[in-house]
Amino acid sequence: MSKPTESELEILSLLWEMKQASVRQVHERLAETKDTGYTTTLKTLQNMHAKQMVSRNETHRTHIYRPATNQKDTQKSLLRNLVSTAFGGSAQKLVLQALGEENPSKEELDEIRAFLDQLENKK
Amino acid sequence: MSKPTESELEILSLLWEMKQASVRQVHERLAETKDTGYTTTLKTLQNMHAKQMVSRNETHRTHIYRPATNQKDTQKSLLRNLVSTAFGGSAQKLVLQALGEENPSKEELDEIRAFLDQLENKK
DNA sequence: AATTTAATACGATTATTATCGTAGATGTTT
DNA sequence: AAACATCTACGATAATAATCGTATTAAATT
Repeated sequence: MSKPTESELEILSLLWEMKQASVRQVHERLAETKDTGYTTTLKTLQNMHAKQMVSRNETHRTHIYRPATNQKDTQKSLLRNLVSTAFGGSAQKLVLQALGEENPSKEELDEIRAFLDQLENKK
Repeated sequence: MSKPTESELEILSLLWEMKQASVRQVHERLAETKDTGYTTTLKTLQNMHAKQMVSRNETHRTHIYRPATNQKDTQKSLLRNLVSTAFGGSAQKLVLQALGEENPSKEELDEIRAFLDQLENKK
């Protein structure tokens, strides 16, 4: 499972959210935030397909793409990479930094606390 | 402040840790984990200098490099980028995912709890 | 059925990143 | 002082990523 490039990740994220979509649908979402041509989106999806990063249904003329890589696994490997390259290997530092940034609501804080308790009980 | 490339980030991380170092010193550390030539490390540091990502002392023949970008700020922007591209904009999800990965010690858990409390009190 | 619209395929080009070799200068050792 | 080692500078190349134009085919519209 190869690491997605920046552009690929943008598209992959959309697909995770949309579950499945045509090139046109992906492109329309992408174009909301990025100035880019249709064929560029198409080509990127084709590349992703070649890398088996997405699957597609070709029974109709308009191909329908789906993510082939699990979101969690991809997130995990990206996080691992970031931790090792930017946080000196300390996931703890990343967590604290992210929390400091996020300005979480009371509910979110409680959710994290619950998760911490759960982690502790596992031991 | 431009986003460091993968290679640049590896070197930048070393510099954050070493505070300051010659090309040779950086290279030796880098070569522990990566098979790469000396001049490649040199060139990358020169590029980083051109981008003002590092500063250097040129008074002696052997230049001494220092990080010019703050570690926190760089981490912040990398995190922000990862959150938006891979976590659908939810820092909360990133935090939970990172926690799940990390298998933190009791001490680390407590540290996070303390930080959560502190965040809450700020409100 | 002719025209227009909308899709894929695919090559070409450009931009960016990574890697390295070589030249020349400056120290160091013998 | 000659030989050797160790720097930096810098251009060249290779590898990777991003973007787009054009051709062709299929569907929809008139």
